[in-house]
Amino acid sequence: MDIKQTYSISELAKEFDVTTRSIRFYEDQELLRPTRRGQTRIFSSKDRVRLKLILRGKRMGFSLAETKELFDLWDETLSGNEKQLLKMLTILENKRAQLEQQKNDIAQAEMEMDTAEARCREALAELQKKKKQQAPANDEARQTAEHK
Amino acid sequence: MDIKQTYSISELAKEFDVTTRSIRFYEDQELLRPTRRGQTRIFSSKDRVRLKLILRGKRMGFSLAETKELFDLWDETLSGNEKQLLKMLTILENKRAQLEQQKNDIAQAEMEMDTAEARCREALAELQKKKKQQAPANDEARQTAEHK
DNA sequence: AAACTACTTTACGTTTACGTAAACTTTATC
DNA sequence: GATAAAGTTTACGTAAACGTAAAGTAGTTT
Repeated sequence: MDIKQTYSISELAKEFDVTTRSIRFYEDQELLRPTRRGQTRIFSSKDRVRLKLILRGKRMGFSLAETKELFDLWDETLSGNEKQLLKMLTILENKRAQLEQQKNDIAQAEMEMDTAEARCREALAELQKKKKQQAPANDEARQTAEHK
Repeated sequence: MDIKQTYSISELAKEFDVTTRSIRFYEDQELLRPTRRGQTRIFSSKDRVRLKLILRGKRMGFSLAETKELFDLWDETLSGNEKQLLKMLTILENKRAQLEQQKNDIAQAEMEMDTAEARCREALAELQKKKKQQAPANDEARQTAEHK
């Protein structure tokens, strides 16, 4: 077997760089459902996947409530009737639209960063030019000073 | 002139589908800097651009504080010395890395949605098959009913 | 002039996503 | 068997991003 079957709370915390507090909070909000040995939580690899999804959701701007909704819906869907399945399909459509929006946003942001960077470099070039005019003999000294 | 030079708070609120409360809050947090005629706020087209950026930032999971930081930094940069310019360049690098991460996240999400959708469709096909076995003569009626 | 509409400030309330502290139990280690 | 290390519950605190109510002003329509 390549992957472990169970995980402790601190293992997961370390792997995904979150606090144990966060993980317990996610359980409290019913996004994770670890079993117990005594009091101690035992996380399955399914929980591990879910944690990964939670964090990705966060990076994509999803709230925990939204993520939970998706989890619940998917659970229902698996054991689901036709209505559930169709509902899931329309929800998937909506999410796809959201992703498209995000891709557009990112593309826009990238373009603006391109022009921002260009302006920065122009301004830097301007400064360099002025410096050279002021002290044209001091070229080497300046360049090494910049690299410290 | 194609674009208006100034905007009222409700104009912007309507255009971008946010509440006036939000806009005032953004001003309070110093992300927008409308001028005044008496008490009434007058927003410039620069403010309008900023509002657009704020909202895009939100969709991309940025906090208002992060966005404000970028605004401030950019303002400093424009009138900036060399140090500011270099700082901005490294920050741009970081943001690019963030965007890469987001693109990866989106690509992953899209793949998972593909498999999720496929499973849904399989499950649906299964259900259809069972239905046919139960009532094989009722085919036409079912298909039209589905399209309502 | 009265009423309506859009705008304003002040200020308290709410939700989300945890942080942090306190006090306790269980498990591993020397 | 003491002690540290990791885990637990309970509970109060907090920052962010507004919502919402109250009460007032400024212009404009009837």
